[in-house]
Amino acid sequence: MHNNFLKRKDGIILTSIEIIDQLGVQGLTIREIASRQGISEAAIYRHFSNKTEILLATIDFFSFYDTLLSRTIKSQNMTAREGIRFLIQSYSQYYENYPAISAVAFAQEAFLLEPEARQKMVAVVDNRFQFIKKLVIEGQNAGEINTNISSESLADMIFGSMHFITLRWRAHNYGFPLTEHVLATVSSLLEAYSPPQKGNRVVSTAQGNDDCLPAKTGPFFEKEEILHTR
Amino acid sequence: MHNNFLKRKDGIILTSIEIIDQLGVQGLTIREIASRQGISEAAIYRHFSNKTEILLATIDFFSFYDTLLSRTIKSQNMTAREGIRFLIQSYSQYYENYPAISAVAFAQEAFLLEPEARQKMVAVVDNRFQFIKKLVIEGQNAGEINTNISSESLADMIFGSMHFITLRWRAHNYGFPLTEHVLATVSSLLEAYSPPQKGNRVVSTAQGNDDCLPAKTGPFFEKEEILHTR
Amino acid sequence: MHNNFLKRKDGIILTSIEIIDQLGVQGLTIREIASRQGISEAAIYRHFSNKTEILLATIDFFSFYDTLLSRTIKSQNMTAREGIRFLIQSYSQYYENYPAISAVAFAQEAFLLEPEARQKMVAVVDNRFQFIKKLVIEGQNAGEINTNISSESLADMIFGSMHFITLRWRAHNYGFPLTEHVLATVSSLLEAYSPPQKGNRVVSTAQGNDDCLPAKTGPFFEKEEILHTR
Amino acid sequence: MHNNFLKRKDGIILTSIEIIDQLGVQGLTIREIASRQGISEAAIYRHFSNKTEILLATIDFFSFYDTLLSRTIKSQNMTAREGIRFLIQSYSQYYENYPAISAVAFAQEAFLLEPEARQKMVAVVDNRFQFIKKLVIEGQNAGEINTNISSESLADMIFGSMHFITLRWRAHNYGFPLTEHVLATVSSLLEAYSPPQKGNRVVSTAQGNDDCLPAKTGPFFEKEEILHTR
DNA sequence: TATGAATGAGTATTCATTCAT
DNA sequence: TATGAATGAATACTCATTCAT
Repeated sequence: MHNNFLKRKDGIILTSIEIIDQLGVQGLTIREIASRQGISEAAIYRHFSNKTEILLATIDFFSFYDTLLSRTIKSQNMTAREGIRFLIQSYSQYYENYPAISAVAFAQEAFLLEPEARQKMVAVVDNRFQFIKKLVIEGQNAGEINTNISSESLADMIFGSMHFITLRWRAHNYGFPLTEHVLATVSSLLEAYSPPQKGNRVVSTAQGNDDCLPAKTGPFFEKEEILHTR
Repeated sequence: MHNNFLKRKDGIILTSIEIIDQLGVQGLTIREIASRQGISEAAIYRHFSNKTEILLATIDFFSFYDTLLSRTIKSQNMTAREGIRFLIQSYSQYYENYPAISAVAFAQEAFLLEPEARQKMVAVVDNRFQFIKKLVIEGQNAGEINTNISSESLADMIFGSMHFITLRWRAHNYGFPLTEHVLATVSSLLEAYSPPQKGNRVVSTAQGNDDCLPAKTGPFFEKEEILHTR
Repeated sequence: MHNNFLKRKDGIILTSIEIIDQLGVQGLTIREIASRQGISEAAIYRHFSNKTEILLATIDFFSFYDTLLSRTIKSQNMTAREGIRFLIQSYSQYYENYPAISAVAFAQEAFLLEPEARQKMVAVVDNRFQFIKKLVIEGQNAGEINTNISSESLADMIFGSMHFITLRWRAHNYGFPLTEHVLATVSSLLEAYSPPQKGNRVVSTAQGNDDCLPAKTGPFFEKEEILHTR
Repeated sequence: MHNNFLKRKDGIILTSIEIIDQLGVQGLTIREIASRQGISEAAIYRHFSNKTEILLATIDFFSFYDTLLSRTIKSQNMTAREGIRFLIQSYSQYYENYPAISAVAFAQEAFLLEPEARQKMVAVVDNRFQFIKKLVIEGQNAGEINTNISSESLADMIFGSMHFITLRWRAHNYGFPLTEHVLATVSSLLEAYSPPQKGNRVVSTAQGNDDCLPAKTGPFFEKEEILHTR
């Protein structure tokens, strides 16, 4: 029973993500959630006291691995460039394995009528951006990344590329391999902004560097396990 | 009279943009438009036969200068790099001069319940993206842009950076000069991906190259005129 | 059309009074009003922006003649005792002619969840009470009323008697002549508290003193006209 | 266990009174009771089979001392006037000691949607009124009370004054000593309606006659005991 | 041309009550 | 004995749209 309760609460969140993916935030109604969960609308309120709580829980779910990812990067002693590639790959694979969740990434502006949710979503995006920027700064300090670009600009390029490729990927109905595209693009960026002395402007094929990732022990695989338990 | 009718129609679109900016697509209701225009809800239907038409007209307004921009680039015989910078600067200035309109750029996912509008918005974004990609290809053919990066990837970087910086600019309440940031970032990108042999043109001060723009004849001044006629 | 609108708005208030009378404040729902008015629930919102507004308008209607009554008493140069009897008779006849409206007088405690309405209702009751108290004081100053009773106590007796008799009248389904009972009781009170020198303790039959009322020109008859136009 | 069960049942009633006092009958919901009792909503149904039963039990609680009071008056061989004063003082002190319970006295009209409860409440009020009326008649027969006033009118004055002063006391947030006010007013009434020949007993200082009350054996002390067992 | 009045379907949320555990 | 989960009907209110005037 207690287990069932957890499942129902989780189920509501997963259903909400599915709806946001298919119908947008506008389509996320209590009626739609209830109908997809096969319960009454009133039953939803046993698990969440209002719709905003569902929205907030959905954003929490969306950003659940963020702390884990940053902790992993630190604990694995990755270089800045490894860290950035790891982050970017993790997000892309997350989306590719669970395409619906990527819809949440673009809901920010749709939350304008739900200030709490909007603020939370803005914070999540900003947090991710700041983390990449921090890695860029570390990379510049460590001599891995060229210093004639502002950390903010490079972070904008990296995050912006990933964000926009994901947007196109969604618009094209997941019609190309997201992780491959994103990783190739970001790898190229990192290569382009590697310091001059180190044989610059040679843009390696992005796939080649995959071995810099902490393969099977990475948080992504943990997440996978959790995601498939539904 | 006839003139007033046209002005009212324009007014409805401008008001819609204002609402999308302030309340999101969810907040765009006939009542809200009517109330801000100081007319009855029924009166809206004199000018648009339904809400979807308003959305489509809003997207049309949002992308009104796209053809003009591409025509200008061609007619002014700009190089690919000049064209890209011109485009990027034009959009950024457009947003900076009329911040509310930038909200439309992020409405794509909010249009999921309005398939026609969504499709149109996707087409607008894809069209802009393809145009940049085309310029990149031309630049690569002309030897202005390095060929060891796929045109798509570079277009993703350019467009993605602009898009994401604009998102951050909105989230931070227009708290930094958008055009400056975007132009600096894109200029850096173009520099980083300039061919090795020619690679000494330093564009780190983004403003410096402004003279490559077709000054007063640019689309922005036209837009300005239109924007002030309301 | 404009006339119709007024009628509908009035109709909603009169219907609300009818519902409060029959089902209590708890039974006053938008659905019930709409159903009795033969229109949709949404149509109600063309005339009142929310339920609280309906409640406030109902209280306004309930207390509409209060100012008129006090003005009449002044302009007709009534003595305090005449004024009190006039007031008491006016209210009683108002209720007797339009029994449903008397329900509003007892709604005060039912408005606890509608603080605005409650406050307004408390103010109306207090205002009526204070007016009677003022008349008592004037009567005491003019030597018409005994001074060995506090004005507040006598006002409590007068208002409380009327209020309670009306409550009993309602509970007994209007099974006795309200005005007659109230007027007899209040007349007796005034007699009992008339100064000693003036032949005290003779409780006249209440009806006998009716001629002290400004017969047909009184506000009650004006009200009657209005009430019957629906 | 069994004791706890009884306490819980009492607790539900006391909580219901508290809610009726604070939120009105409209605010009395199973959820609110359960939440204030710190138990589940379903648990309420262990003690009462539906909400109406709770209302009926609350009215029972409200009128619990009525029989006791009438029995006391008889067994103590009080005169009619003593009896009336005793009654009035008992009710006032009951309310003053336990202000929340006074809310129930005004719930009559709020029970319109609960015919059973309404009927019961009307009966309680009528019963109290009839008892006072009976005492008035006895007083008139015994020559303690003037006979030129109808017993009903005097009962209306007495009960109405108490009722209305209590209403004002509630509206003014218990801002004056209820018993004092009520007793002064009723004493004055009894004095005013004392027979002419005997009419010199001055009762203007209401407190002075307190010794006519059956001090410690009065129902209030019993009530107090019960009230403190929760 | 513009609008007041209307509506049916839908919005989030609350209600008293039931029932398996 | 107590509760978590559920529900159907109701709550106030909003939506885009229509239509007679």
